[in-house]
Amino acid sequence: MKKHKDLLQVLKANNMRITPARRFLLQFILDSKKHAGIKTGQITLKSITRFMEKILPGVNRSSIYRNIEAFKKLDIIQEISLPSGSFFQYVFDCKVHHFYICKSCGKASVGNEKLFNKIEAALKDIHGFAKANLSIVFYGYCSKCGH
Amino acid sequence: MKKHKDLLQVLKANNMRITPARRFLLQFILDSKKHAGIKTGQITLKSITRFMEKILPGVNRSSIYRNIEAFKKLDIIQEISLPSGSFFQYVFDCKVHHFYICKSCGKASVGNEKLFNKIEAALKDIHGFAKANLSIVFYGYCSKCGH
DNA sequence: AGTGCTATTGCAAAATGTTGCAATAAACCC
DNA sequence: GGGTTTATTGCAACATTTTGCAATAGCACT
Ligand SMILES: [Mn+2]
Ligand SMILES: [Mn+2]
Ligand SMILES: [Zn+2]
Ligand SMILES: [Zn+2]
Repeated sequence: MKKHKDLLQVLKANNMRITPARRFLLQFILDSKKHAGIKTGQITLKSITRFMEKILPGVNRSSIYRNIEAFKKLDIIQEISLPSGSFFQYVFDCKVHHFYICKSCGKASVGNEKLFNKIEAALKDIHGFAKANLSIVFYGYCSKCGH
Repeated sequence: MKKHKDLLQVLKANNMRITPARRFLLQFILDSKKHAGIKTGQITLKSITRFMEKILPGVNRSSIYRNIEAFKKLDIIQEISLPSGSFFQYVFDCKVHHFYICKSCGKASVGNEKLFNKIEAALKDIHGFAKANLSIVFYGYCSKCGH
């Protein structure tokens, strides 16, 4: 798990300036597990905006959006998109993510870890996909709704 | 592959009225493979809007959005969401979808069918996920960008 | 065909995202 | 600290999406 300082270095290494908005956004991302009301590792745009407007009153919405995009490009966070909306994850968590979304009832559940590891290995073999930070989203029908 | 008539029955069975906007939207979904400029089975919001405004001049945008949502709920179409945007698929196509999204370069590619079938089988065993209309999105690093 | 019920639409306002540009301020050198 | 460079911000205009509500129209029943 990287520290705040390390991430600031990532910015510098990419010719990006360290502004208050970016400091706080990094802090929020790193602390996201501690915040109440946020599912482990899942950062929503709403939660970011709430935090930023509180800690930096008057911050412009476009700056928030642009910094989120910038952090995505730097691979500090990744965006996971689901039909119900999207959220962000801190990439250096190195936590694998593996969702099942039922197309009928919409229920999202976390997958079986053993199966995930198998798929991960097969993916690397066949497609050359690197193992780190792989995320998978399955869309199907759960046993309750299944055809 | 269902026909237009069958889908109208789906609407009726769900206490929904058959309006011109819905007729045409259904038609567009069923015909989407024939339309030029649309990748097989991938219907975008833009393509829907273009079609609807042409065939039903003056149709309100909110009606288009609401009917798309309604058809999703009826499971006539499904929305596939990627960080770069989302698109819709006609569910009764029963075509499986299987994407690789590189988190670094953003490239999306279609997966190996054999591997997909294996995963599909395993998913059914372990999670009770039904085989029909399964879609998978993998987020990782391609061999070019991989760590 | 006419009537009643209510799902659907259009409309207007609000909310949410995006973009070009000029003012600002972070970073670096002296 | 003062001066220079230019990445970043705020702002305003625009585009897209969502929402409440009143008018409309699909449909069932006579
Ligand atoms: Mn949506
Ligand atoms: Mn976006
Ligand atoms: Zn379900
Ligand atoms: Zn790549």
